[in-house]
Amino acid sequence: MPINKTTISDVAKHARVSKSTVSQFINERFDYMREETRERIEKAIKELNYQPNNVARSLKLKSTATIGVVVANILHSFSTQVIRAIEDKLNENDFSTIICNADDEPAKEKKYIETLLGRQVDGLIVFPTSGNQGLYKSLEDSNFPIVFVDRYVSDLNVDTVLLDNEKAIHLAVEHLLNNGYKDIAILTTSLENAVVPRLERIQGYRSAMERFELPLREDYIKSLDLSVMKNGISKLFQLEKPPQAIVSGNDLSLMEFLKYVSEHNVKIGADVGLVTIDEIPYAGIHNPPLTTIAQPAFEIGEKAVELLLHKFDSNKHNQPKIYRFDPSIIVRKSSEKAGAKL
Amino acid sequence: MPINKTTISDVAKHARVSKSTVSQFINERFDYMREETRERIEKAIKELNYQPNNVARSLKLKSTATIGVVVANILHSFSTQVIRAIEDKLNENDFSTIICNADDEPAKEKKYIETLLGRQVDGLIVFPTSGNQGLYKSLEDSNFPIVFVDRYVSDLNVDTVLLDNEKAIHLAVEHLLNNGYKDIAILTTSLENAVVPRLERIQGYRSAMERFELPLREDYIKSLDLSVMKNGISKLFQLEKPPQAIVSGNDLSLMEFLKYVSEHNVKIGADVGLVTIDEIPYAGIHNPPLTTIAQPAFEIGEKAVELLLHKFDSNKHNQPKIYRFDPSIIVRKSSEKAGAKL
DNA sequence: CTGAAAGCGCTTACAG
DNA sequence: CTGAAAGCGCTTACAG
Repeated sequence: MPINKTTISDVAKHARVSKSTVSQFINERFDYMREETRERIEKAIKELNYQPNNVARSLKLKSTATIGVVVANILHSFSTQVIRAIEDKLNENDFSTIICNADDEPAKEKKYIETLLGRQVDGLIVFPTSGNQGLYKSLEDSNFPIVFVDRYVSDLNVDTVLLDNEKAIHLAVEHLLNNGYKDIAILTTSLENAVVPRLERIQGYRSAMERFELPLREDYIKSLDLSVMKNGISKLFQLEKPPQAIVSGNDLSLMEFLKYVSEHNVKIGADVGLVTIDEIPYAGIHNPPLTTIAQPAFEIGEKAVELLLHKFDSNKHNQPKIYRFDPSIIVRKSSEKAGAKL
Repeated sequence: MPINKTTISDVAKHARVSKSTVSQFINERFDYMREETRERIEKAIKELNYQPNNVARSLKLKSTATIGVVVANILHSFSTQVIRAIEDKLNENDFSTIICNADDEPAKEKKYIETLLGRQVDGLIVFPTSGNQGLYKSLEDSNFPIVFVDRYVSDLNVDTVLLDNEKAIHLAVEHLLNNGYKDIAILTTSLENAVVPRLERIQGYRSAMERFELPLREDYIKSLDLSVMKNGISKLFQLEKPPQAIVSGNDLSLMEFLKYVSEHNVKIGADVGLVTIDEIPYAGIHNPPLTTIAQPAFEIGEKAVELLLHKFDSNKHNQPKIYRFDPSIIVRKSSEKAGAKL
């Protein structure tokens, strides 16, 4: 029982013109339409409360004006922010968006991508899990419009938009050093699935140690599954020489760290400096406020849409590239030894 | 350039059967199909990497297996949680979801609903703004499947799922009283658009004052636009008799309150007790941890989907109702005078 | 300036 | 057990 079963034929009859002419009207091709005809059609549409059926239109035009977005894990606040930007930008361009959350499971991701293709989306923006090389490859081969976000997939030639992760870690380490913290550890979620940002952030940590001429201690690199992370943090602080500061690789590792700190009465800032990647919503109101390395989520989302829409534009087919965006640091109290006064 | 331009005709030719038979296969109607035919079709589908075009299917079947969700304001964490539940539940039932955010603007809401109808969604779940009575009414009249969430619309006969807001405030007030706070104020976002939960929460505050035999002070009721809220909070604390505790009506008012508190060095718990409606993600890691009144977001979303899907089921057309869900309190340190020790 | 006709890719009653 | 045909609601080249 749809709200409106009026079709273009009804309107045509009511206005005493042909379907073709009504279609011209709907698509605003008034070039050759008599004023009087136009008015009649307008009136008929109003009277019948007609609304065109977009499914029929899509079938004929072979375009749904819909983009599928498949996000590896929507729990990261960064993902949410990028998605908002993507939606806004797509909306501006009269595209609808269908969001799917793969929950970090390649099988789910695959199912979603196939469903979206079945629904004839015009393009895909994917935060890829790392488990569907074959599918990505076939999308690339068939020249289907696709853009990756947050993670690239090696051996693939697809437009990708992501953070300069190495720079992000260097920013964090440099800032902590400048604030008097020397022994710096990194904490991030599991590397099991070879997720690009995590890998690059660990790599960035290593190169930062070298660049700033600090000893590289493997026991300062904690890349753990969420379920065992608190335990790992515990071990970190039981080391003979516990770290003076922590770089948290993302919001999930941050959450675990904050829980640990709260339970063990550790004072962030005074006892241990903290910088975390990603500007989370509560960074400013946390006590003490958290120094973050912000990703330009809005720009990243916008760029992804831009790259995708570009593919629909005629023949200008650029060579796919990886686009790196610069992080920025938002300095608050958590990285200040005298900061946590509250 | 879709990934796969193979159609049912191609498969039919390849398998040397008719389109009808392929269609039977796709829809798993094997009743009268010879084993051998089935195998031939299966093979053809694999070889051609055929994927059915759902747009064509939808046109024929007059059903898109898609539900539109229009949320008044996605910035409320409660909305996000409910939406996740809705998506999960719909997914289980093989429906896709299209989410739209009305940004509290009735005009946007209207545009989205119309777009969704044009895209032939099978039903709508709406967190209604309060500005489209006419549209809601016409949806109701045309018997289009729709469920409201979080807010009801008066004079309308539509299934609605929402919190027992009065109970929520009573829980908060009672808890604060039990913990020794006497003068309790309520802080919430603007009532300008007559948004149901806010109205009911203010109303709940009034009835709580009566129930617990407390004097009702109008200057303890702060219902303000976000842009002037901090100022309003300031005024609250400059009163001759400032409140000892605050009930925050939602996560946005909470944010403003926490900012104020942080800037003015007020100690939550010791100086002013706090209970906030909605279980926000950082409640547990805030310093001090925040006592919240949780909405059963998951159940609310699930119920909304259930009610909607029920409408597709044959003839069992129940009379539309309002379903109220019970809040629960999650006690943490922000409502404890001796709590904020950290 | 407007209409008749074909076709987008499916599904489904019906005939055989 | 399988196929031919009609039709879902649009759009568009083409004819007039």
